[in-house]
Amino acid sequence: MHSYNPAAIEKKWQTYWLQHQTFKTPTDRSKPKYYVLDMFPYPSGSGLHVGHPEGYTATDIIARYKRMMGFNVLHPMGWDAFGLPAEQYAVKTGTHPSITTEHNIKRFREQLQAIGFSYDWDREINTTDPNYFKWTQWIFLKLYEMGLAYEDEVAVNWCPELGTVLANEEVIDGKSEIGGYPVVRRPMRQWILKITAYAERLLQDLDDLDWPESLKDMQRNWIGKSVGAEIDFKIQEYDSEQIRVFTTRPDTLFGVTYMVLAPEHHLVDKITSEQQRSAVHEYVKNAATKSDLDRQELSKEKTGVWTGAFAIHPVTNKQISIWIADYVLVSYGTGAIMAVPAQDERDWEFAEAFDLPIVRTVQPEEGFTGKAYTGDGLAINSEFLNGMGVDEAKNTMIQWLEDNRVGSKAINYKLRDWLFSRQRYWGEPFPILHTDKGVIPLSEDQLPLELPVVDRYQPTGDGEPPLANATQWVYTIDPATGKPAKRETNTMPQWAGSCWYYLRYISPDWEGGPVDPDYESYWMPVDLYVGGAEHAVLHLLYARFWHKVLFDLGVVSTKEPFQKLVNQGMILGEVEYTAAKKNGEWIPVDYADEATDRIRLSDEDVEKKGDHFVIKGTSIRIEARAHKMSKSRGNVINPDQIIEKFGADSLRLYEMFMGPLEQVKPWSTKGVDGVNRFLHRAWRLLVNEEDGKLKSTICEIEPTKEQLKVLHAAIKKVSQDIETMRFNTAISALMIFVNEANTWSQIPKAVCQNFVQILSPFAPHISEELWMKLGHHESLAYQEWPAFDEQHLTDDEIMYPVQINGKVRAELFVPAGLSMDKQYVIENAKALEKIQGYLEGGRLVKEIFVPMRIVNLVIAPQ
RNA sequence: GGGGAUGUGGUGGAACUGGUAGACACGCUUGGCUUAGAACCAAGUGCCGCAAGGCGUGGGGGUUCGACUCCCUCCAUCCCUACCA
Repeated sequence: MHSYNPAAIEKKWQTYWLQHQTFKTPTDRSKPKYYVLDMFPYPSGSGLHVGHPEGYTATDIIARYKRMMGFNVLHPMGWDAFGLPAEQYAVKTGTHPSITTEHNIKRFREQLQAIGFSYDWDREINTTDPNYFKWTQWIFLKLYEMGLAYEDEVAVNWCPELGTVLANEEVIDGKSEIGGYPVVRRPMRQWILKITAYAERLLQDLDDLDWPESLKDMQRNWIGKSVGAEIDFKIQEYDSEQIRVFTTRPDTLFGVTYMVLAPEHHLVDKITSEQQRSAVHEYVKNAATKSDLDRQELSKEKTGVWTGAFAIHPVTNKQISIWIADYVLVSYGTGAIMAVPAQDERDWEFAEAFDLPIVRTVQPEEGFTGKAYTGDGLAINSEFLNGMGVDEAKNTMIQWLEDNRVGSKAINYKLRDWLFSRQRYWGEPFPILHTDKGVIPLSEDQLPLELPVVDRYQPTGDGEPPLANATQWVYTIDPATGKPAKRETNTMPQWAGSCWYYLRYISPDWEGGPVDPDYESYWMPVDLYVGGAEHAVLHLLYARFWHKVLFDLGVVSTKEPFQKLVNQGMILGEVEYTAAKKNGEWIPVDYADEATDRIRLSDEDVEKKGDHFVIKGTSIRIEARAHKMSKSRGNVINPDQIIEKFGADSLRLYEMFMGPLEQVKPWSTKGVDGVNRFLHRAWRLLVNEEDGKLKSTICEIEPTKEQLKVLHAAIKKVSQDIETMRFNTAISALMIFVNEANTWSQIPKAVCQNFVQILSPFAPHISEELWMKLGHHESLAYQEWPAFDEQHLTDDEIMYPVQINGKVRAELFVPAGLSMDKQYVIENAKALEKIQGYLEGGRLVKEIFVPMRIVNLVIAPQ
């Protein structure tokens, strides 16, 4: 028997591709280029899951299609291999992270190769390879030289369990993103990157990118630009000090009834009165030891303390009490606010809690019953602003502030500078020496600075990073002066390596810089970048930042790295039916609480009733839902098992057939069955299962009109759908072709060849095998993509649905030559027997004719 | 609280710029092949109805000859984010 056997042919072609270097990136530059990039994975110990191949299959289809379209394609893969899991494993077992990492990479590489991705493995990169991180360190040195990297003592998110500092983004609800351990605030010396210096460009340049609008919005939101004014308030009895506030509502200045400083504000100590000192001190101390989680939980109720001091209103010269409260953040704006309770909800709450005055300065719209009014309206109680709308009042007030030198127009960003150091071992060491003369960067020829061998990976007892244990490495001499120096013991965060990896693929062995400028100008920008939405802000923002810095340095020639970006949707586990049982009785799942047992049911025990699923034969509602795959839920699908059972081509096909790439969708192993059957049918269409040779029905004959139509319809649909990344409907077009072709008694060989070509990006192994059976001796990877010819798609006869009042009542067939003739079509439509009946029952008032689409006759009752 | 996305058969999903709703696939039903099963092949399958026919794209309203598609409004689910002055 020679039936379709993926296990045999897939291994064979994977070996063939590797041995023949089929997917080696061309170095000539005579053709148009296409750079298609995947987000490289962290090689975790648990191996690939089915989420990875989703985006990877999509880009692989594009890469294979573009090669056949005559493009030079760069389609690389690598490893984001620094990271916490390998280090935690090292802490537990003493195994060096590089060993774990190497082992995991090997597994990942094998898994990816088993799916038949057309990566150029000669360009594989690894962020932990000294030849790679040499240039990560080099870029850091450039950032340092440009004044974009600085050290500061900052309150950081310290996670005692992990023994490390986390970035704001790695802290979720006051707990660490990894592990869910508590996080507290603690001041520490840290390296910081001045991403805020690029805030405006990062914001502006989003406009020209071919990215999903929702994702651009997320970045805009994250950067969070707001326009307003900075205003200086004098402090009573302290002539030398002023409090500067940032506000987006300078028009409400007359409504200021108090001021608030963040507890960490530098003036707090100075201006606090003797009577208030102990209360203020207590409050500040509390705020400092509170973790973010505590602050959030307690935030439902506004807290604060009066400092005992007063500020002077810059216009009215009235005195205003100065408070401290933790609802004001030291890290945003100036760390101080002017409170306008009448027009700000947070200020209103605070004013209510502490019985502070409230003065409306914007007339709320009629019928307004709320508290703070943040809408538009005319200014009141505001002297020279009275009667103006919000916008006009803002401008007028800013002008007044500038004329009187007490304030000015100002712009603020939510975006903070990027906390760039971690108290970890398994990361890039900073190429930095600390000496008694301060910080000295290493010179380029001293790179890469490699990690020392250590025997323990834990932080030191006093919270110093693990590298502090490597005293021989830490205590060194400054080669320039010969004087003692101390190495930086922090390492870079995982983001560092992924900030520029797309450049290294272009010239992975280039020694003159991060990227060979000659090839950089050819391959950049990345034409298509596909990855998960979870990187929407962090990775993509950081990489854009570094790219812009490299652009300013002249290292790269484009101002943005990723021209087009697509987020694949998450793949959920199989749909689960869950019923609830309380005290041994089934209860509707809506009433379930903690005391309820949740019982998983199989799909045979449930049925749909109205909007809901119920236990079969009852009306007891159950929950029908697909959940995120997770180890703890036990619903993780392993691609290896799918490949073993159905083959890699079926896995690829199913990943794409599930639905639109961007959408969240549940896995269904039954669905894999469906695409697997399709491949079997395709195989049997061409192959005689007795002898494994080409079927005798495949002959060198001229295709019929019908066959050309079916073929070209498929070519057209598949081509267009690949271009627009609608792979699910492309596969359905391939299925339709096979279903049709199965009814033909003879199939022209040329038609078969074209079919195999358009199948090949999706299911490359079976396609190569069929291509060979069709008599070819080389891979079809570079065969020219078939062009479709519109003329084959025309019919002799056109069918018009005929509607009466918008409802289809009959079908009319007209010769193609007369299909655009309105009069002819309408006359014949009216002549249809079924239509006659309707015409007699009413009065024809309107005739709608849409060429090639529809006829609609509008009839009014007699 | 803010931002984003989604809602179509029993299920995943199709439907181009408003023009036959449900392509393709899963599941299911019936029949064939088979000792039997699997696989395969054939036919059927939105709902109600014996039928004629009617009803149908989360609910309600609107625009239009015609609405899954456009507008208003409400509801549900998911994701991101959160005291950002």
